[in-house]
Amino acid sequence: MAHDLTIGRIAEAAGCKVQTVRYYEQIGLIPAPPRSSGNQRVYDDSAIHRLTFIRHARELGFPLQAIRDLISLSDDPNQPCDAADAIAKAQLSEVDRRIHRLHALRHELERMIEQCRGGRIADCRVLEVLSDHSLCETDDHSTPKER
Amino acid sequence: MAHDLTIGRIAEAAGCKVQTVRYYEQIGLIPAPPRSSGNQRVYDDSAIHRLTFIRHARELGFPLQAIRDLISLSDDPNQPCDAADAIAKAQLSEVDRRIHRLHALRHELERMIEQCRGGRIADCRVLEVLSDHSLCETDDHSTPKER
DNA sequence: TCTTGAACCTATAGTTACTGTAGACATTAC
DNA sequence: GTAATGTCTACAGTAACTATAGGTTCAAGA
Repeated sequence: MAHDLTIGRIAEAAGCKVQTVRYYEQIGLIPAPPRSSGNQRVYDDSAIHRLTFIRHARELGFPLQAIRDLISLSDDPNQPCDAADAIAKAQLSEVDRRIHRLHALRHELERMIEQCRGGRIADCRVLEVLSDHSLCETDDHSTPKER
Repeated sequence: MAHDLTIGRIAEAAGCKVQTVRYYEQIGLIPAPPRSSGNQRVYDDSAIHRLTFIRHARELGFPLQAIRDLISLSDDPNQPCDAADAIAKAQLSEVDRRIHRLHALRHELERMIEQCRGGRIADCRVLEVLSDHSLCETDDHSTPKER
């Protein structure tokens, strides 16, 4: 009987939109909660926990399918955790690639901003830099699939 | 004169799918090229250049709208480059936020993978870590809108 | 107590940035 | 010359939301 958690409350707690919560319910990522007499969803704290888990994983780039897998693993905690481990490892190398590329971009963005100061487009390197292939060669070419 | 660049060639050169190129043409991000006698698109090197530009910007997280803006700026190089500068700056802070978060995640993923070795889900911290709010507090709470 | 405004409900359509499929025509390689 | 591969259009599908319409419920103030 904590406090009555409405969908708005848990959405706010997890930092997402109300519709997103309903969407997650619809696709079976969170269980359908009981309803009040007036047909409104009533949650408990575990819902916040799960929703926060999902939002964190999402913000960090896990696709919903990976999250779904992790959740189903956590619902059955007697398995060996090779599967969770594999998901985490795959995610780690993806994260490394992103960090690498983002650092390269950061560098270029700073350079651009410096050089732009007061100039004209013609003198500005923003656009060149983005056409520059050197950004690629530092990194994978094997995985054109990104995000 | 150059070589006849088919859509397949430029897609390959830029590291994207053929359909993606047609899609960019359809939404007006790249100009419609001339056609061969058999109605197939024939490109020149500038198309590779523009397409590469777009792909780089996309891979680095620029939304198509920002790219569209940058392109239209570059087509008119006598303007002051405040606008390109503003786009770059906005992107920079976004990039910083992402890098920050990804580093936090990287750390946690490594910890998870360590702790997982040979264990069971019940002893594994992958799932806890992803529910952990401490990842948030290091970073923005003001911009729930992400990617 | 009544009322009004915010929050909730369902259902459906729209968004971004692609990706895939079908069925037909073109090109290239043997 | 024919078979494989590439390209064409048009349209449907995907992920992960986000917005809208039209209605109901709830909480707070007059």
